Amino acid sequence: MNDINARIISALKEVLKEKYDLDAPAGILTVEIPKDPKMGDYSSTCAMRLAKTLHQNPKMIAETIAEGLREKLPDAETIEIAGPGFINFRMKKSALASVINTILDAGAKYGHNNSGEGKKILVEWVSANPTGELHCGHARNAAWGDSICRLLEASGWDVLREYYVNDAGNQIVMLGESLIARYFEYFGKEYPLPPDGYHAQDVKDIAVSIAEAEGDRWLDADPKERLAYFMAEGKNRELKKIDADLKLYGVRIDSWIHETLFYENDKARIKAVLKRMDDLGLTYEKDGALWFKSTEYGDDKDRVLKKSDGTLSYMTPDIANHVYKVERGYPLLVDLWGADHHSYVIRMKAALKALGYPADTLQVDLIQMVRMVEDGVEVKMSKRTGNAITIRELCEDVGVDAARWFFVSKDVATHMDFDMKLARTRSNDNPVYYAQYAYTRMFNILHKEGTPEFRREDSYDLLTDPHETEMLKLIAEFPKTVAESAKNRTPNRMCNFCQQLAREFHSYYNSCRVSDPQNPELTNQRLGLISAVMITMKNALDLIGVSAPEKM
RNA sequence: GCGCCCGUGGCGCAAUUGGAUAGCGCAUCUGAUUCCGAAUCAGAAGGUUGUGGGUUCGAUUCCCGUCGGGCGCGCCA
Repeated sequence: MNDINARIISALKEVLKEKYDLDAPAGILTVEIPKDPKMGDYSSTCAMRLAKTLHQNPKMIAETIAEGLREKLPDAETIEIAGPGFINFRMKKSALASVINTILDAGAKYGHNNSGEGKKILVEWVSANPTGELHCGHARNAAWGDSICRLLEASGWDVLREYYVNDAGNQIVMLGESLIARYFEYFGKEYPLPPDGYHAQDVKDIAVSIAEAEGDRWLDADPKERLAYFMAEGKNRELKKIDADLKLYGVRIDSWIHETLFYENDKARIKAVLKRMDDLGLTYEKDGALWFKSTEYGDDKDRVLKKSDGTLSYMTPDIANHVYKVERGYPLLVDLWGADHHSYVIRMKAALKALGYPADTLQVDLIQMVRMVEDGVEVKMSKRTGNAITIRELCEDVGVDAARWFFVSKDVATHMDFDMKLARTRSNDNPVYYAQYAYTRMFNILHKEGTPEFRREDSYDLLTDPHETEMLKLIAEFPKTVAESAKNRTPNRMCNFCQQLAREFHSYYNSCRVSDPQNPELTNQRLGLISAVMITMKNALDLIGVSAPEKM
């Protein structure tokens, strides 16, 4: 065990057992870095938290604990009581610096932790309809979800990254019809383009590409066959583009689940779910439609499962979709939806609850709207195409790193203005480059001509500068920060971490010289520190899909 | 009308999930490069956390009311 946090906590545990014969429940024994370094390197609030359980003054508890700790924690230089019952620790410098070798050993895996304990979790996000290109509204969802997956994976969860393809509804028929119209147009023939069809350029492009590949053989084909062909071909080509754009954006999807899957074999999966609901007495018929008694599970009105015309409402195959996730062995489900779907959350949770799944099986994070802004005014359309700005255009314009950083750095629960101009600027106005520049600077130090090769040491006892202490504490916190960001699904905390680490480093850089020929021992230890900070920074940036450049 | 989300210096965001004197960036002002890249740093100024109550050792965080902004209230998807 080489983690200071863990060592303090296990010492606290021992002392509580010894002095109070108490097995402290989880969540009570926590160690934090106080805001003000004057208070100490680390701090625990456990005495105050235990005051009620032990029926004692928190200050007295703190005294008793501190007394016991002085023998059990040789890494601590001083242990003091402050305020209403804080226990403050100042650690020996060599103890703080021991994290350097931990990081050098872990390398790209530093920060990884097992807080997820191998549990299975299925994250469904993006899930845009395959009827057009991904636009910047999807970009916030895509970046956030991908970062959540990265955090969960780094925290020992068994994650399945899934995209639900809505390919069974009327919109795919419209896509097919729109493509046929453009296909006819290509050959100079007439075919009505439906008013609520898809008029965007990319639909035209697909039609032209089909025409070039297939020739005019579909002009006189059987209309039913033709529509089926154009629907399938259109969907596949749109999905290929979506996949390519997501890859460009650094987003990986492992599993594409098509809505039509649930219609296969005469709707076998949907019928099974409807039967289950019927058997549980959750449905009734009214006005020729089949209803789900969702009000009994917290909804404000009952919902239609099967419309009076015999077709299914959107929700019905989606219930089958969620059931299928659990059936594949994923007891925990996360969905990322646009905030305009918030009423749908209650509905889907009600359905799963009614089917007998635990209440917290499904967790939905709602993503608030994004407005693209330039010079203070909203930009609705791309200047180039006249359509909504696509994710691809965004990547080409501001860059993947800036786009992802901007979307991930802000909590999705709040409305966001994406400042195109700011994201584009390569200057100190732009927070992405602040963190990346710190990495580049560190790389330069290590690879500068004349910098000696770093030799690993057993102890780094010369790193006593306050800046060095702060950086050591910060990088030692990294695995804990990753675990908490994963648990709470708050990748924006990774941005804060990067920024904080960059700030500490830049400050250090300006006040201490790393490479000093007059002092080879100190130089070597500082090179060790820089190597460790670099690894941490790179790993942190990677968790939000931002690159760590060696040159800028 | 009902429901959900948000409200933190001029602007954009944090706050270790209920902890100590509420932090950071931009903008403003004053300084720092013969020295590892100035896409940098040091310092100053800027706050009754929308507002009124409540819960307790302690509230930006939890509860109730209220004001302001956004979204949603289909046999659409």
